Amino acid sequence: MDARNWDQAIRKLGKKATPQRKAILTALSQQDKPATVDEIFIEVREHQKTSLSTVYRNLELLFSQGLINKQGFPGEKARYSLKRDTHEHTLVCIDCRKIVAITGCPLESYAVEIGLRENFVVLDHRMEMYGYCQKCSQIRGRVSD
Amino acid sequence: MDARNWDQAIRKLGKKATPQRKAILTALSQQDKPATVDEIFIEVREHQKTSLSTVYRNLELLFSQGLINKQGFPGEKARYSLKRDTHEHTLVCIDCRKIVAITGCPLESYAVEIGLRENFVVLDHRMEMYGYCQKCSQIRGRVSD
DNA sequence: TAATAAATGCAAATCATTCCTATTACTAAA
DNA sequence: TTTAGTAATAGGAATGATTTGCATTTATTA
Ligand SMILES: [Mn+2]
Ligand SMILES: [Mn+2]
Ligand SMILES: [Zn+2]
Ligand SMILES: [Zn+2]
Repeated sequence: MDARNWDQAIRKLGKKATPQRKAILTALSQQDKPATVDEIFIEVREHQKTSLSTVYRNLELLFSQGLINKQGFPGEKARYSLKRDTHEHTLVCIDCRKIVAITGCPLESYAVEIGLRENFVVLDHRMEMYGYCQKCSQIRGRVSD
Repeated sequence: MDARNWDQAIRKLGKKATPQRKAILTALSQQDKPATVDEIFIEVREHQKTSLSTVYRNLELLFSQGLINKQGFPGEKARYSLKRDTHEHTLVCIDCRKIVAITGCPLESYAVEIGLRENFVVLDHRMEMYGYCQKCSQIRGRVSD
């Protein structure tokens, strides 16, 4: 999705293409990793007058419309990122919170299969894996316990 | 882990085996799916005087000590479950919210594979599929575009 | 340009979770 | 068994992210 097309993308949802919305999408497109609401707010505010609640409202809107991802651990701030062409799964380090995107979906054929078996029209799915990144697993070593 | 052994399990952590802690583990062992803190609180309170903060503190303790799982997407309440050998995936109807448990995990070998490929120690994962249950897909028919 | 519904900004409200502190009760030692 | 010492609890207040209500502004469409 190209920056010049945010206007169109928003209208396609049947929503108004406000400068705030376009700025939010632009800010997201500049992030190289999922960002918190206040990080996004700070970036947007540099280019466009806005309020924190507007950022919250629109991130939630864009998420519910499927344009962006929302992820994070319970009790932690949510993180948002632009949805790239393919849907994305992640590996998350439970120590340092590093996130690694998994390329390729291991569930495509399974989604069809389980849909047939359980009489469900499966439209989407969500999957994340948790563990330790290389660095954190080295730091911990076999120390703990 | 057997219910009668909670006492020992807690002591093994170097912690005091209080009735509250034992009751929390018992409550978790009775849940068939990950439960929120207040669900656990309500159950525990039926058998043992306790406070919400005690439940919070101990769930966090048990989680950090590796006896239980903690999961949940941001914005949702955290959910805790006893660590068991198997875990569970679900199909969720986005219309009526019906939930169907999927038996069997389609990601077991993939978890190992991706861990090796990405240098991650993969410990756990979460996966849910979304769509329409049979009833709701019939009601909607092919209406939605 | 005018009509109108949608969106914004700001403040106040919510809600899960954490923190504080006086009191209680496990535990290990005597 | 009693006791001292310390960890844990109860309950209430505090916190911090997210949400909501409402008056005002703005994008859209004709
Ligand atoms: Mn910038
Ligand atoms: Mn019960
Ligand atoms: Zn890490
Ligand atoms: Zn349904």
